[in-house]
Amino acid sequence: MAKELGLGVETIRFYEREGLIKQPQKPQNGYRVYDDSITKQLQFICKAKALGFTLKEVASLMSMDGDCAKVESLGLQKLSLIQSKIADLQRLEVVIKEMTNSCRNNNDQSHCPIIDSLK
Amino acid sequence: MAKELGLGVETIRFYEREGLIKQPQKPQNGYRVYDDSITKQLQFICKAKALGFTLKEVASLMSMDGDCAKVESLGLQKLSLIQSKIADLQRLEVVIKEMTNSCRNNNDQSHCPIIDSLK
DNA sequence: GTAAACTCCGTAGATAGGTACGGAGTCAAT
DNA sequence: ATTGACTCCGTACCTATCTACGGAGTTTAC
Repeated sequence: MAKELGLGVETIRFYEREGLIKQPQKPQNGYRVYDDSITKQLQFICKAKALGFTLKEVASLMSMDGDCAKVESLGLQKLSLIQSKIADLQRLEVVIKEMTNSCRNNNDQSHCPIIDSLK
Repeated sequence: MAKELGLGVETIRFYEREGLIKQPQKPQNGYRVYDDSITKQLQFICKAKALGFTLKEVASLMSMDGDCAKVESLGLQKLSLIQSKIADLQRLEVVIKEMTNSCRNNNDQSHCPIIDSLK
């Protein structure tokens, strides 16, 4: 089951402890047996995680099933977070590009404009 | 000193423990006294951190003083990391935008296209 | 029938970057 | 001289998301 989803066994146990999925029924030998509904929950978690939702948010999403407005608002919130992260990183990109450029044009290898600009 | 830089006292002690700055001289009373060189190191750390370097990388940068080529290569590495993060986030942005749009156009509030698409 | 490979459980450790606590000493002001 | 605010130190704790360990039971393959 773990392999099927590309997760470690420990990871699934962890999700279980965190209440993201319910403990599956365990027959006489004590081993977990996963039914379809848990498999689907795990797939849901994987997909939501890939979209950048935290595990807590995933739990929220799962509990919001049936309230589209709430889900939308969480989505919009995540969207604006993503957009501001993008903006931050783009600003950073410019600065670092400039700095490495000034390194490239530097003749004196023993004296670095990046280090200088940080001082 | 901490306030001057917008850092907590504990944070500075933490940097000291991590070897980012050297322990300042302590006179008879045991209190740290920060000279100019440590102040500058701390400013260096703050600026580098703001550019997205990790503390380990900051330590590297400080030890690379005098080798511009190495610094440049660390900068380029950071640059490509930033660029790939931007690309990832932009892909995510598109997906989440689509999802929230489909929510907005959804009439049945009790049935959410986002949840559906994650299932 | 036995050895390898798997699962169980609870707990501890890793990562990064701090933050908080508690008891003791110290400094500045009144 | 006492109060309040500050520092010292070591250690533990925090967030988030796992990952690893150890000892025991189980299942499977030969």
